[in-house]
Amino acid sequence: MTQSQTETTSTARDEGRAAVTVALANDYEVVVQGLERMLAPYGVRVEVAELDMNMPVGQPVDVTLYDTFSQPQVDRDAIDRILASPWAGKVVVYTWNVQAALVSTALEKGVAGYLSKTLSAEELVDALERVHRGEVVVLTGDPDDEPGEDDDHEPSEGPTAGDWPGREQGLTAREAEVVALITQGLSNQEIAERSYLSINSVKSYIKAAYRKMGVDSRTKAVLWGVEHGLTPDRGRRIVR
Amino acid sequence: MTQSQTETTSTARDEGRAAVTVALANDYEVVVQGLERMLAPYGVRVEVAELDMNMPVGQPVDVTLYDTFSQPQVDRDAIDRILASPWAGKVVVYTWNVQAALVSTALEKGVAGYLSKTLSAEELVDALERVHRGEVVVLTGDPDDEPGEDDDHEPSEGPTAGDWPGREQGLTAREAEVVALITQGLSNQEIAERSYLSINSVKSYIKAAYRKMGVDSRTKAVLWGVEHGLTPDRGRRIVR
DNA sequence: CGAGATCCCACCCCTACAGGTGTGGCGGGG
DNA sequence: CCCCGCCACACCTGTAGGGGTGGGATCTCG
Repeated sequence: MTQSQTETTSTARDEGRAAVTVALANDYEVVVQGLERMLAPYGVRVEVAELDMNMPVGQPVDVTLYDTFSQPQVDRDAIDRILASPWAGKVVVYTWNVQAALVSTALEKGVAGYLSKTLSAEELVDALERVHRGEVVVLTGDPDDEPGEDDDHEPSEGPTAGDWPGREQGLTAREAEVVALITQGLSNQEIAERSYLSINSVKSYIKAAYRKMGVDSRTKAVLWGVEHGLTPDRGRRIVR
Repeated sequence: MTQSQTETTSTARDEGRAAVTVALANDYEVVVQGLERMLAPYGVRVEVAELDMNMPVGQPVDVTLYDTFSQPQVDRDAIDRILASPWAGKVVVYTWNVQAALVSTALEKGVAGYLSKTLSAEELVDALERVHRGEVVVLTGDPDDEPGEDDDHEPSEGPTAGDWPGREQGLTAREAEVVALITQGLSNQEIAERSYLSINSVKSYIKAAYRKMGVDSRTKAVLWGVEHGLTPDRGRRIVR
């Protein structure tokens, strides 16, 4: 009943407006597939056109959603390449790393949206639509975000969790990200820099992850990562 | 001309005697294939029946040749399992590790041949035939081996080198073995114990290998190993 | 023949990096 | 309240790795 009401409401609100076409970008198939599943219930508003793993956008889309799981943050040039693509449309960053410095770097580079992974799926869809309409949207999950704007924060519908490799094996998102970066060959210090964590935090995550993985050395962790999909994928899946 | 003379000689000597059937055992396909190629010119004397990677012998053979590249030595129980197989026939060890302690352990366990990898292909074939005839053969490459026996040490024919993963990339056999053990997740100390080298030798090999591989950390070395076939294989190839 | 290269093997000194043990704070949810 | 996830810290030990050295055996070439 509530479900059908939601559909009706959405349809009424978006009457005569085409769905936003979105490309999903991240190096791990599990991640982009998790995003796809998250957005699926909102198909009339947001249409996933393709999933890009380690590949540039392959067709013109309205928005490219860049998930930063185990990826360079916006202070590195990966985002520049997406921004430079004539097909990527508006570029939106979807991330745990909501530090102000990263936000401002992103905006300076021309990123049109900087969204925290704490958003619900509906909030994410709202934001994508707003970006498509020409707004610059920053939602870091901070209650002070967008002061004086849109206070109807009723409980949102839809899951808040995407997916990530290692999840089935019990790793939290952050643990998995750290393990993925290990599996990419990075040292602890490099991981700290890449993920905007302190070296101590990295070590803590490693410790916790190793316990769950049942390994006691980095070498074994890399092998575990290779076997459990923690190595980056490469490819493109055209949905539309 | 010399070639045809050799053939004629071999045929005359082995008249009326079937070829020795041999299973080749090692965890790396490249290694057992290298052995297969090494023995191929001697097909009328030694017939390779199957290649076993991480698998028990699958059919009755006269001799099983166990190559110790990146494998447990005879002081571990891997050899016990081969010896216990009703199909393995006589078990021969082919190795760089010719320490007296290992030789005596092997013989105590019932190994019928302990052969150094410095032997030529022809010497290897000779040894396999002798084992098949019921002899216990130890050839460590020491000039004092088998005193007073068979002094016609004319230059042997056939290559002395088998094959190993990483060879194409410029790694020596020992370097490759150490890298393979790293890629199996072993620590330096564990590698030293497994390969009967000092910890210092292990480090030296690692240093030299890393230079050739273009890596500077164990993590990257493992990834290199995974990409270049240094992870153990699994399977059986029936030739006969 | 001697020199040089290569491989196997070993060693030393030192620094860098990884990892174990333990601690604590904050926010959210049950 | 407890639990979990995210985040951070301190202290300490263990492991890894860089630079350098040298010996023995074998092979190739001048």
